[in-house]
Amino acid sequence: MNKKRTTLKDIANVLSISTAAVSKALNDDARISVKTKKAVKQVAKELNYQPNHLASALRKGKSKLVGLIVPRTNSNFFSSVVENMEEVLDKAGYNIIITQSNESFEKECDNIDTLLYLQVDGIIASMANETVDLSYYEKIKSNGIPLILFDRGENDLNVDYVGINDYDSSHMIIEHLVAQGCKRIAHIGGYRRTRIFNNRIRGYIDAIKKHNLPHDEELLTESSLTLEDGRNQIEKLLALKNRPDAVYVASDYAALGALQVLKERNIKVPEEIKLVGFGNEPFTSLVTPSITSISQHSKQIGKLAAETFLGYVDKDVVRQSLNKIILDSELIVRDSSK
Amino acid sequence: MNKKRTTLKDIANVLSISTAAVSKALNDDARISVKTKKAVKQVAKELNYQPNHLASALRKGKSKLVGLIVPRTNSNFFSSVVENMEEVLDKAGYNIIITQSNESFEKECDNIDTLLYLQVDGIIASMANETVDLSYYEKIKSNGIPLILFDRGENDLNVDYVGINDYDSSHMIIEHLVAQGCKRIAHIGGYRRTRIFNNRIRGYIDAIKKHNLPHDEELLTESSLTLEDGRNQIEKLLALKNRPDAVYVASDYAALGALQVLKERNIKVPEEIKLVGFGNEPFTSLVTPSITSISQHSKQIGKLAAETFLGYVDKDVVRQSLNKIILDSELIVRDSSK
DNA sequence: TACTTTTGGTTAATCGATTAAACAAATATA
DNA sequence: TATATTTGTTTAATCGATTAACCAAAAGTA
Repeated sequence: MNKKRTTLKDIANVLSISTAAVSKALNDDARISVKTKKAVKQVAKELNYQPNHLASALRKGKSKLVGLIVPRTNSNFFSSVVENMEEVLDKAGYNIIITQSNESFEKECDNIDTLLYLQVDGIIASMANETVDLSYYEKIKSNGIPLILFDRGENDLNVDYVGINDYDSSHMIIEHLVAQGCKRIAHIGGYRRTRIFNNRIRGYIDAIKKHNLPHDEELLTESSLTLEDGRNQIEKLLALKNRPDAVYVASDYAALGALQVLKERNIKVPEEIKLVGFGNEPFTSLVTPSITSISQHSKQIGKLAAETFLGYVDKDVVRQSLNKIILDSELIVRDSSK
Repeated sequence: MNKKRTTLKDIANVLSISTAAVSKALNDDARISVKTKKAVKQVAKELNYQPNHLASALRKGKSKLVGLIVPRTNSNFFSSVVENMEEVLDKAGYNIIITQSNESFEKECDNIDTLLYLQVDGIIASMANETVDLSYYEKIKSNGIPLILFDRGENDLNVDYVGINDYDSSHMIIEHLVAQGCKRIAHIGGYRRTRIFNNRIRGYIDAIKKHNLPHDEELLTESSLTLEDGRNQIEKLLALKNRPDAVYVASDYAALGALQVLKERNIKVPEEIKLVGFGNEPFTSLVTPSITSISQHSKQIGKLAAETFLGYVDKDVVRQSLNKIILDSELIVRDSSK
């Protein structure tokens, strides 16, 4: 077993030239003759040469790595974001290091430290539910490393962001429900401290008011939006004297939990209560009844976040000012609301 | 904005000592006085020193990175595997680079190249469905880098492996279905070229024979086991003159597809046909009826794969011979089969 | 006192690739 | 012919941390 990797030196020795010449030949430097280039590439192939990334990264001061922080990889949204991000970054010669925060603030800080330690050239992140203190993110910026947030971002932090228009999404949902004849619409929302959930709540309230529908405090709840939260919150709504005739849930998982309870209680969806989720997770189309939801354009988000990053490091691209990209979302109407 | 990172030299300058002393102090070398260590650590903190990982990795010949290749991150199985792998590797000072093959052989090869290029200290992989040619994996071994396969592994490759006992899992499923009174059990399987699917098929056939049940060729099908495949294969089975009274599907996604068709056709599950999946994806408990499935002990698998890797690099651990770890699986009985 | 050992460092080489600067040879220009 | 320019390559420094080898001063020992 040949444990030692071939280096520039090995190639140089074979051809009796300097390592500098070899390096330049492999990088197609104009000052190296065609003949030498050919010979070098030939030998490189024969010896199965693989450049040592650590060495070149150290020398060039660029690791060609991009760090990614997501709450969890196991949602379709994030895995799709990653896939499309990869596609863009691959072409530019970057590799992605994926880390999961598991919705934990502490883990997120660890991840940031790890990524900085690995000398990544940039960080793209979607914040954990728990995250409120942003000083750790400041650390990234003070290191002079580009930071791009997506989906779960914080606008107050003076940083680039890619996401959908949550406020408008709420409006679309309410419009749709009103069109279906709903008069009393509840909202199972996330915590307001997270910007996207706050926007969804604001959108909900404004749209409700616009249509002169009742905006009772009891119709609006906040939680972490897990499946279990969905179950608990719908129970509360069902316990009301005056039940809602539609529920807009700010996450598909919580919407699923709500649906389970409704089915267990033999409350007909959509006949008695209409239900709308958020995120367009694959299972929304798989359960019975299928759940109406909002598509977040994960592909676009991944692509745009990656391109925004490249805007910082690509010399061909003129550095733009701060980027806040807000995409329009799309309402996917399914059985649960018609 | 202070773009330059603090280096050992900066600390050394402040204290008027050599960089070597600083390095040793930070690494708690015995030859450095307590006083100096304290001073160094103090200054390091003040200057917000972050070691340059590239430099130390280059020098030490170890990147402290472990490469991971999975078909896709968006299944609960894989994200859980990753989470537990991380936990073990974190403690040993390793970081994980996650790559997705998207079930493509070509992408998988790219991923291997990328990881080798990044000088990872080891690779842990679950192979893509497509992968048949294993020469690329040989490349890893010829580079002297530890390779550990999990779940989708190939036993012929002389390499460590962590997975569940697929053969026995099939037996458990058939035992269960027989106990429920099934007489004619079909199997929607994966392609035999993939070892785990071959084992599931073998287990199915042997268990069927053991119970003297009919083993018709028409009751056994092979496919990629996507949701769509599940739909197609169940259609075939329903078209038979002599329909099965139970179907064992080798993947939860395909099982879900089968369930959809059965519901569309108003065939009652489990009354008319009992259904069993494989993998225990979260949605199996969410759909109606909930789907009986096999739990693959993702936590254990992640943990053991990581530990197997550490067995190669950890000097404290005596290097074991080739490791093939086969875990027992667990049958989770739900509504679809009782 | 004279020699040995220990303590607490320093010096300099090294990991492998890149690159600014230098340089010899070939070619072009006046 | 003498000088300038171009071509193709070499030399040597560099990125930042680590470490083998060395060394001076302090402490211990006979």
